[in-house]
Amino acid sequence: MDYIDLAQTLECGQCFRWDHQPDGSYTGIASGRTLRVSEENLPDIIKDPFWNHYFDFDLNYTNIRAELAKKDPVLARAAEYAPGMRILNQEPWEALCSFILSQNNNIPRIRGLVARLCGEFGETLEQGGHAFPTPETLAELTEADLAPVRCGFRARYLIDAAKKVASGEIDLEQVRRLPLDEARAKLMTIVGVGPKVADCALLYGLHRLDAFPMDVWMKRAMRVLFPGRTPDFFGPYAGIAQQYIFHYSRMNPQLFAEDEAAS
DNA sequence: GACCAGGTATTGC
DNA sequence: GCAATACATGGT
Repeated sequence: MDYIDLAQTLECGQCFRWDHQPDGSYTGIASGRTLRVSEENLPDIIKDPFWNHYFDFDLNYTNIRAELAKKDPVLARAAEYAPGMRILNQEPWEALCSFILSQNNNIPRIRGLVARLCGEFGETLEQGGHAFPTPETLAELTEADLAPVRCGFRARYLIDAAKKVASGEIDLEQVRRLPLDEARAKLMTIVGVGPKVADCALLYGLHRLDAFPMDVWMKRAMRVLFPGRTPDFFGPYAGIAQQYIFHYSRMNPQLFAEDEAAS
């Protein structure tokens, strides 16, 4: 059976609500469900249809890696660096908000912002912890209400996103089915959502595997590792290729030492 | 204290 | 169009 590596999947920068426990397991919350997952209990976990889908067991990554590997030897190396990485099926609204909060920010702090947002405004769960707050809840808030989250200038972006989603002006499930450029354009009507955040919401929230978020790491990786290439070179699974390349680049910054000096 | 962080909006040419 | 700059906050 096609497998998953939890560390590669949960710590590759696509999600912000999973905590690595001392015993090696991960605890997290998705769609209001809490979970403790480890390599040991994973076979049981994925018998549950919700988690099976969440961890993307509908898709055969072995085949996709093989297809991507044929396109370029460097991509093949990046894919083999994290062969157990998968693109989660996160809640679309949560992914959108998470990546709005990600801008001009670092991953540890993004995790803190998301945790405080949930703690302050998310429904308290019976099993402990908090769900991600709904768009309806956030739409009622002011920037001052969001002060405890300490997300700075991103507060008004979050509120604008909440208003557009809660009102139905943006229907994320409808966006999921649009052609890629139309989907991006729709998301970019939200204040504070540019091309990169839109692509992250599409790839990580709406499971649009053709979306290819271009952050500073990816721009550098494309320049150095794939000169002359554009995202469409990677084909319909460009988003998965992006995630292999992103992770590979972050784990191997020495690849770009010369490029840094040059630029 | 400067500099940076999975960017974006705004401004000026 | 495209380059420069501000933007809140916290860590190094």
